Amino acid sequence: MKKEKPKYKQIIDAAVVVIADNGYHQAQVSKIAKQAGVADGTIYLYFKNKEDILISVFQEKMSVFIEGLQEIVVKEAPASEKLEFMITNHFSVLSKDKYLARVTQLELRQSNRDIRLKINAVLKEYLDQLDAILEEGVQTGLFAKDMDLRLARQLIFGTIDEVTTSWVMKDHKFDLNSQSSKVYQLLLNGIKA
Amino acid sequence: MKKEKPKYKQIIDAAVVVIADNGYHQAQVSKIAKQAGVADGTIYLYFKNKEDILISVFQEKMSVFIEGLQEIVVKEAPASEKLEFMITNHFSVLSKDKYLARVTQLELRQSNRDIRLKINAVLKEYLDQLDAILEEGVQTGLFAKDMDLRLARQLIFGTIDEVTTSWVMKDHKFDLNSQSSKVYQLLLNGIKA
Amino acid sequence: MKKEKPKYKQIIDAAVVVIADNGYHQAQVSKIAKQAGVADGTIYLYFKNKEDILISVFQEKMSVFIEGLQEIVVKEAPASEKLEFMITNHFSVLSKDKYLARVTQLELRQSNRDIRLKINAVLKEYLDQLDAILEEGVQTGLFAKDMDLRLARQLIFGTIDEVTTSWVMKDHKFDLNSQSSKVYQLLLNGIKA
Amino acid sequence: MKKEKPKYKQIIDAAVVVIADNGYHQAQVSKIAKQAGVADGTIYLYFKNKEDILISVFQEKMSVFIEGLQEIVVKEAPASEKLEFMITNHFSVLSKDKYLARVTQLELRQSNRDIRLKINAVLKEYLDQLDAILEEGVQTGLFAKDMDLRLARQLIFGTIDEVTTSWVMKDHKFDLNSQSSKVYQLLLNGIKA
DNA sequence: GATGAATGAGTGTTCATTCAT
DNA sequence: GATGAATGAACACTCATTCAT
Repeated sequence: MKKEKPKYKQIIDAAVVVIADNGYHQAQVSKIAKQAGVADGTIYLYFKNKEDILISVFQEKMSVFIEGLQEIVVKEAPASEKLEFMITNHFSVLSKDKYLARVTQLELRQSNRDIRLKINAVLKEYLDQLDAILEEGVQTGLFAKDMDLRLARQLIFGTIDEVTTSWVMKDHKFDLNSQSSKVYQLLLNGIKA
Repeated sequence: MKKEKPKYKQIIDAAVVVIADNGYHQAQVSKIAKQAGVADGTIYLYFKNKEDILISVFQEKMSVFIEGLQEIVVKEAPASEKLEFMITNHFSVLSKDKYLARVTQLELRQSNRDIRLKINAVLKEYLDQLDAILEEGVQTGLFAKDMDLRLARQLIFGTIDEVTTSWVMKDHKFDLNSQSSKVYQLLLNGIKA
Repeated sequence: MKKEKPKYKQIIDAAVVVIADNGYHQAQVSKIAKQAGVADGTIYLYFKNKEDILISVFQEKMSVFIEGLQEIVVKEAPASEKLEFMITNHFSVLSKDKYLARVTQLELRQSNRDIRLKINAVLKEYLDQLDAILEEGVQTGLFAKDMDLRLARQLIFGTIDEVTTSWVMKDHKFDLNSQSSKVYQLLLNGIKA
Repeated sequence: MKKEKPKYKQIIDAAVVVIADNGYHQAQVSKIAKQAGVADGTIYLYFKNKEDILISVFQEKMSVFIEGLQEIVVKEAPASEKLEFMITNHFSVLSKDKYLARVTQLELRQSNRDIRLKINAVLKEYLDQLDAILEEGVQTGLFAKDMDLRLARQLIFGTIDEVTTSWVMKDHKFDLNSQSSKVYQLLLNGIKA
């Protein structure tokens, strides 16, 4: 399996650094190869093309969120608490890796339609977990039972995303972690029973 | 004044169509010129360079939102109602011009840092109006007085943006206008006193 | 006759200024028109094309040299003295008009082969006068009778041209007029009987 | 070292041919690549940009002159003889490579200011060698001791350049090599003690 | 005669990808 | 597996010239 070979991860990590440092449009394959300490051609032994690198970066890095969220979902806890954990987890992961935050919030969004569609497919896994929490909350009577699930999802994800993007664009001028309880309150108000 | 000449608007409109149809990265100046029915060189009588076209597209089109919002802000009405009007207005404008919706929600976000910074400057005007509504709501006791203004703004804009983007990405499979009252309720719940 | 109309000279003079200030490759027709205070299209009522402007500039301005030299040639004076006058005249004319000097010594030489061929045709008139002096000098026994006429011409013109070009390239750091007697001595030594 | 790779020289030589055949302004990078038998992009593995090609052409080709002259300067011989060798060498090199002659005497002079400044820097090396000969001649009493060094240099270089340029412009209608002794005599007369 | 808006051909350079070694 | 030299398609922008007014 290619994904377990050391050079695979080496190239993924190099891509994150190069994109964060140079921006999406200045992240040439040759720069990534150099950063990874391999030859340009070697990249193509591990990835089909440049698009494949970018999508893989997203997949690999998103898995941290998704796994974090999965742990939360299976916990024994009220849905509202799971929602709070989710927000805290999201902000916490991005706070710790500012390179990653820049790459996912700003740079990868400059990619073309094809890549974005594939990125969205990855995101869907994350959103599905969120849906699970919301459904549970409705069933346990914690969240409004006439709540529009899709809209609630968009409320929560849109807000989290906007807060994070603002934080990145303003060069981390405020502390992201300290926002989570306030964000949770706002969102919970919106959807609670 | 160049902006009042017919060819200026002709080119702006052509750019929207070309970007919507081909995507940001495939919107060559020559395609825009052809769509506008002018020679390539004519573009440069009205715009400094390609970047200038893209920023102008955003400015010209955003002005519809901003003016619509401005009218709402100065109205004699409770802040909560203004908020509702704002959401309705936002969804209504984009519903009517699906080309524009695609361009602002998806394509222009692929632009490089410089262009995005200028686009953000235009967006700021919009967000400032939103802030005015929120401040008014806090003062009149309609919105929670301990509300974090920035967070409330991110809640509202993030949600609206996410709903709209989803609508565009899902090829307008749901009716955007019919979402506004539900979105309003969710958001109001979040911030009301 | 077009050449006597005021706008003709106006455009020629504008061209000299624009070329001297901006360099040959930055001397666009529109700049010349602006400097001349006429519309772009007006240029084409007086000149066939851009090439025609440049050649006309050279012709008009060279005529000062050629007329000055003609006066010298028909004088009653020994050929050696005529040679001295010629050098003095050449340096004096260019010293007085540094714009012209830059244009003829540096800028017009960047033109393409076609233009340069036509410029050379104008130069030929000048060189023919020089030949007349040289022939006279040989016949009157002042210059070596076995002198190669073409070579002598190249010696004299090449030296004058090199001195002038150096003077322009070094931003007139030395006084050109004060060189003439020394240059005359060097050249006379080369060709005298 | 890039300069020693075969493609480097291949491209330089191709540039000389293309410029000689098509003229400076019609020497596109793609033509040079085609003539060199490489892809357009390959040019940029060996040269920073087009300007770099042109300057390198001049540098590489001038080095033949400069090395030839250097050998002459260090010889055990009277300064007057060195001067003669220099002229003979100059004419001989250009006689042998008529492409090169056209390129250095006519085409490269059409380049813009930046390129010409860099070309002049290369020429300076050549003129410095000439100065060395002249100084030696003055010290050994062969050349006039009150001679103006700069003027003497301009006399010699201006004459050689004019003779060569005429020869190129007249399509090599006379034999350049056979001019050298006559040119030497004329110049020596000018500066001898 | 005079205008100036409109035209559109032409080109240096980048960079993802390949493939012989 | 690993390399990196070579490839070549693609595109924004300029500016001499025209021509309807």
